[in-house]
Amino acid sequence: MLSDSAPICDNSPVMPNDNTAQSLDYGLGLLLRRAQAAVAGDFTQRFAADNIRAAQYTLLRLLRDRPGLAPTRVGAALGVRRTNFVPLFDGLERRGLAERRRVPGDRRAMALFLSDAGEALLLRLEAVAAAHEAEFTARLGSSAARTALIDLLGRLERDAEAGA
Amino acid sequence: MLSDSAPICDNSPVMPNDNTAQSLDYGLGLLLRRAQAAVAGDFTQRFAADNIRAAQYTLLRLLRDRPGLAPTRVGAALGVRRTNFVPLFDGLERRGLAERRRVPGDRRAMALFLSDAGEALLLRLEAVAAAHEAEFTARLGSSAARTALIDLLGRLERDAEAGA
DNA sequence: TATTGTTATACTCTATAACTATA
DNA sequence: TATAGTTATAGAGTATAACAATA
Repeated sequence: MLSDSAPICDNSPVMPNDNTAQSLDYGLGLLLRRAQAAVAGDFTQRFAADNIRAAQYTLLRLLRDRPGLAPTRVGAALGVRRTNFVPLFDGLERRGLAERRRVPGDRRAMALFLSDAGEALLLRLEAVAAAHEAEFTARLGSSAARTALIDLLGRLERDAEAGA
Repeated sequence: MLSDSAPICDNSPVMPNDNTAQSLDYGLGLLLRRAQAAVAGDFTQRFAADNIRAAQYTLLRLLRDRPGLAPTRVGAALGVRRTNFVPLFDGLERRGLAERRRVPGDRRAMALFLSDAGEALLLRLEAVAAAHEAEFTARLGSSAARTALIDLLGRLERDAEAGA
């Protein structure tokens, strides 16, 4: 049977903003998910006008900083499998923002590059991204808090693939 | 045209563990996404034997702590829309872990409860969750670091719905 | 008219298997 | 046999629209 001693109906406001799970410590995972959703939502909203997704923006930046990278390697840096990287990059290539080139040494391999149009767009996007980052630095309270958060988040990834 | 001055091919190891984006500061969003993926992956692995997803585990805990809540309210606490909450709860109800009850006052409303089987399962799951949390507390270095992280993550959610 | 729960549906993200052409 | 890139596809997760019953 069920817990008959429990109240039949409890629909009182769970929390000020309904974020019960946060205040009651329902684990790091849920908190991470909610925080990530908040940041990703803001990013998507700001980049909607340019029709650029978060992964594509990071991709553009990576291509400028490290031109000639292989698809598999870029995908790994973005946390995207090489199979899912294809349509992601195709979206940029179709718009003339980036392109694939063949590699002399290995006829299987490809090298990825940013186009001039991609570089121009990236310059504009970085201003939008700066505003996005500033918003969350403000929410955190200080630049030092942001640095601390970044450090802590980096630690969570350690040993991600190592067996217990 | 493209950046012809760039090297034709650069496939040198981007980073020790290919996490280029982390060390080069590609924004809070990517770091959050990667950290969330690491935590969620560990959770999924540990709960695979019991065929329980993260949202369902949180749901079970919420039902025990606040029995009789309305679906819409529970969904909000979990960050799930009421339309997507239905199949999530159905999965638990079909297995006899939770159930819906009608509410006397309002004939539209439903009240959600944990079953005895659900409570028994939850007790076992909490031990698994404790090991999961301990793993990441260890990665963070200390319990204080975990507390600091939780505080910082909570700040990111502030004003999530407020217009700029 | 608004609200609660629900269905149907679509779109994105992610994951697996298998193919090709090279090596 | 192994690797790089790709294709096709299936499964989650998440989104909107609309409906029935009730307020």
